[in-house]
Amino acid sequence: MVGEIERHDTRQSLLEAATEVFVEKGFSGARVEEIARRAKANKAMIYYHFGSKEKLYRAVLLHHIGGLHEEMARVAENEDGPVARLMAFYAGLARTFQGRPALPFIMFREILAGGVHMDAEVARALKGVLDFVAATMREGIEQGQMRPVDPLFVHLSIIAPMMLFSVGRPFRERLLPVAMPEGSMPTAEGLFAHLQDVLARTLRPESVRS
Amino acid sequence: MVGEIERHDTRQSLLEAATEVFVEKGFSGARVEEIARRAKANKAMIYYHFGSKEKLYRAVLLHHIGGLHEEMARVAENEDGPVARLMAFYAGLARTFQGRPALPFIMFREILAGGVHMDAEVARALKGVLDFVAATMREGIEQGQMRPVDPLFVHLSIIAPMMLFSVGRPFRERLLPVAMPEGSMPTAEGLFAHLQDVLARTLRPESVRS
Amino acid sequence: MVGEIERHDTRQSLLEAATEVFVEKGFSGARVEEIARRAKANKAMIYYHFGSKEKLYRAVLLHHIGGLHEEMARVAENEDGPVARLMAFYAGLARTFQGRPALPFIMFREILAGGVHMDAEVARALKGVLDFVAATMREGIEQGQMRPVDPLFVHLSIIAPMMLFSVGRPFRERLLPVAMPEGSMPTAEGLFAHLQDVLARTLRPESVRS
Amino acid sequence: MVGEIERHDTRQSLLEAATEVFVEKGFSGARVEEIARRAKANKAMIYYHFGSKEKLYRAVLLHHIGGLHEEMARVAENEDGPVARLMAFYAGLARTFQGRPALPFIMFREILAGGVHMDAEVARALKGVLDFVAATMREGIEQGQMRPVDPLFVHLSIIAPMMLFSVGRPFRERLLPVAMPEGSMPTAEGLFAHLQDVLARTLRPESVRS
DNA sequence: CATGAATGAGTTTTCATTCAT
DNA sequence: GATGAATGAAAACTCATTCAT
Repeated sequence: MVGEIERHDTRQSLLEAATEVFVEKGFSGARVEEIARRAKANKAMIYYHFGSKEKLYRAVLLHHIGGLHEEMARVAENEDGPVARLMAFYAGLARTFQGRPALPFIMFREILAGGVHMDAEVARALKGVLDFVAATMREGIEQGQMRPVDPLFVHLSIIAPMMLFSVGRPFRERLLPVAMPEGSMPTAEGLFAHLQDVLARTLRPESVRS
Repeated sequence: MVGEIERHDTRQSLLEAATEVFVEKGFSGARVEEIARRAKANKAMIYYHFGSKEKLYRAVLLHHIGGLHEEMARVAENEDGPVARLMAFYAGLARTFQGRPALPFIMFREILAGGVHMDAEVARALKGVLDFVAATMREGIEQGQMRPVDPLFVHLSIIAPMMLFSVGRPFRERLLPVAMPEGSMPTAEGLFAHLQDVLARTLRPESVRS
Repeated sequence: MVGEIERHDTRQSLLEAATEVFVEKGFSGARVEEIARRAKANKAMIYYHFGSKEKLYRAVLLHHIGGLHEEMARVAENEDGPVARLMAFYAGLARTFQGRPALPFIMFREILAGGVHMDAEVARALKGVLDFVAATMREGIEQGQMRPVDPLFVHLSIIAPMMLFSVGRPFRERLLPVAMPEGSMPTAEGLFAHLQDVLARTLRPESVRS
Repeated sequence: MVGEIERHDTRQSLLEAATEVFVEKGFSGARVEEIARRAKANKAMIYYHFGSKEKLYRAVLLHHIGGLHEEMARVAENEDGPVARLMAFYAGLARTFQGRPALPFIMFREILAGGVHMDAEVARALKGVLDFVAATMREGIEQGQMRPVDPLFVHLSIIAPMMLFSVGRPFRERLLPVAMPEGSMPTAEGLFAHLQDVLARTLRPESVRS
């Protein structure tokens, strides 16, 4: 999805600029003219290459969410056992968020908009993520390696903090400078370690203790 | 903050209509004309009472976030011990999110926008929330009733899933009908119970086990 | 016209504030709301007392231009001879401009607008001024004390510089500080002395020399 | 400044239409929509080419006042002696006012507004005019060909009547038809001849008489 | 493919005026 | 008389989209 051989052509620049602007301003806040300007392209090129502002937005969506779950599942597939697989899956997701910071913004904005811009392909990709978690947990629970907890809740417990942390950087930098002056700025890695710990504690079967 | 004796009818209706529309469409997606229509008021009244679309938005922000942490802290204050106090605090927050579903939308939108619309007053209210958590945890840790974990991470682990769940309803309803047709639609209460459990496991001092 | 016993009532304050604002901004640039604010009165009072923005403007016009030429003519009437009478007339005008700086602004604005706001009464007042000059000059010419020159031109030669100088103060103060830093800021008195001199030279019959 | 080879049709038409409308109605009385209509252009073109109503107004100012004093000075430069040069200068100005009747309107309006719309460039152009007069008079006085009088006063004595006469046409036509029915409608040429005479009398050194 | 200009339907904002009390 | 709120029509300005070259 991202790793294509990027000839730095107009279409590509537009996609990148559009990602930036949509991330910063959202769909209705974004201005076609600004996207063109940032891409150093002519406004009309957007219509030539994508047809409309909306289609450009969908292209950005697809570009970022498109192959997501295949990528994640591939990362996890050769781990041993459901617990390790789940951990690896989320580790992959964490890495993806690090490497592509636009992703959580785009997903949040889409969620807030109620998913109105998502076409079948993107929806399928997202559902794939949840399905993977659900399937892996079913397996883990059956094998007695996980407590039976709702996979959606588990997923939310991991993914929501990660995304919010990632997306909240500008917000924190603007509003918390006074809040935490001792310097120990929290990091995404720190958060993920914490979440891994929480996940382990959440899934650990009680029986183990007795 | 919300429940005041409402006498200024128009102003109040505008604030309510604005909340609705900003929640549904975001700042730039919202139409001043629609807000007026829903409030059954004249468009110009928005300018008479608030000055501009932007100032109206800020008024909405203040209206919803303004007294938030005092409200929460009050709820928690007569609980016994830091752990119970923290639980009560988040329970209060959960209840607030239930009773005022606009709140998480508004907060998310603001976070995504990098907090550009927040004035000092609103920022202070938000910081108050974090400060309460940090102070309570410091106490709990000192008294040996909590493991030493980063309060921001703890806070994120609770609040992010709650908010995302709440905000994600339209999204889920649009995209997951196929995903979970077996009926067991997850509820906010279910999620909060799960998070409480997770929080307990997260904070429980290790020493207990030995 | 101005010298009524001024009970500082609302109507009066409105008239004064209106004069100020119309002078500064012109008719269409003036805001009813600003006039009310400066008069420390309620906007609706303008409609109660004057009926409309336009009628308020006309009231201002009448208030300032209304009795003008009677005032001037009275000043001049007991001078001896047409030349002295003309001089006295313009001296009176100069004094009026000094004492009521709004007047030249209002007249200029009205001239620029083509006189669209002038009703019969105001028009008559203005015509009275010209008539006085013409009559006086006719007399002076007949008596051989003045050269035969067009009274409109004479009038323009005196009144235009005076008015422009008066009206131009804000303009000069904004744009000429660099132009004349040597301090010798020109004064209205200086200008009038100059114009008197010019007028004398203009009217002086040639025959005198031979 | 005006006579360039006009290729940018729309921009140019807008400038011309704007001149007309601003002259007739003033800045706040002018309607963007009317300007567009007269220019047979789309309203949005004003914003495309100029950015705002105010910037359009400034463009009009610059367009008309911009190169003014260079133009005048050029006209005067090959006259012989300061007196002739000054006369030629004002004759040029008189011709300019005839040929571009919008100019005195625009200048008056700007003066009344206190010069708030003038940017450095336009201000410099205006100052250039005064500087030329002052320099020429300094020379004339030194050479004993002129009486020592304040150049600002001299300038006002010429320019104010000319401008007021020019600007006052609609006013006169509306209000003086009763005043001077004998037909001898005064002309700009007549006025200028009168002013030239006045100027000569004003500047003529006294010594000549003895 | 690329560009600068153009378009039309909005969208926000303003403002004189009126109303209820 | 006086006030704060309300109104409707218009004004300035915006923006996605299209066009001619």
